[in-house]
Amino acid sequence: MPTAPWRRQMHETVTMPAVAGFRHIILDYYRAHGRRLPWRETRDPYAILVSEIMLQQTQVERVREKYLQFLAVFPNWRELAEAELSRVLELWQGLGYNRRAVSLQSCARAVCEHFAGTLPHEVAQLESLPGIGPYTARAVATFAFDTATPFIETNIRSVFIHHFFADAEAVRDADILPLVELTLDRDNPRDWYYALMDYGAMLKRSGVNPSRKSAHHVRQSPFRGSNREQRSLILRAILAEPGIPLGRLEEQIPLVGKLLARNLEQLEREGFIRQERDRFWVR
DNA sequence: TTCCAGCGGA
DNA sequence: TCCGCAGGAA
Repeated sequence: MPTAPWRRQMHETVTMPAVAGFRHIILDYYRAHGRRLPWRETRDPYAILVSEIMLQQTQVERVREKYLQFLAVFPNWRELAEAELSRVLELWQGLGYNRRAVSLQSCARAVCEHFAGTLPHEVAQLESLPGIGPYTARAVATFAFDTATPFIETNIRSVFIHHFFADAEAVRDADILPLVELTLDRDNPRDWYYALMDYGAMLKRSGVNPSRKSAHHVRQSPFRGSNREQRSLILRAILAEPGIPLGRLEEQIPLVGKLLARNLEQLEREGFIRQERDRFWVR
């Protein structure tokens, strides 16, 4: 088989020996330092999806414990689908991005109602479910169903930028994806992706985050004093006192009244809460 | 300060 | 393509 050159940038190529060398580096590291994580010990699509939703923009170490607690309370699609949202959100407190909890429950309901309690294997069908986007659909297809399909998340992005785009800047995912596809282990995609992610996590710990050279990299605005912080306070106040009247929210939430009203409307539209007269409940 | 196994709406 | 979304740890 000839060493087919792959276009990387206008003038650069990646040869098959280079692919083999890259794989060795990643797998050697994985054999020596691969992480043992609870969601890697299961093939249950439900448990794997729960982990992937929790891991969206949330560090592994913070998910570990929450993942086990969540599965202990909601062990399967049905239990989650039939739960009170307030119970789900209470368990979610501390993970952040509460919308993920709402959409995870919507997803469980959709799986029960439209897929007879079985998570579909097809990426396109997975992506049609609430809270499942391009990354999560392919990650679940890989980790639950052994599908070999290229995808990128922040650790993987770091690995490919570090290894193949050392001298580049503003690297686009569209330029990385062909390399992910080229180097993909089609016989064992699950372990290959675990290895990539562990290597990427190591790179971030050991130096400057290679993903800063991504064209898509954006710095986050501060949390303190943000609308996100205020939303979290509103939600926590309603969880603590179901049926809380507007007046008490106005006392508790350090917000200009108009912002409070806007956030309450928004939270209702997003399916977090409901209003009756001037009182508020989690939906 | 930085950013985390991203998603959804505009 | 851009922006908002939680909260915590280093």
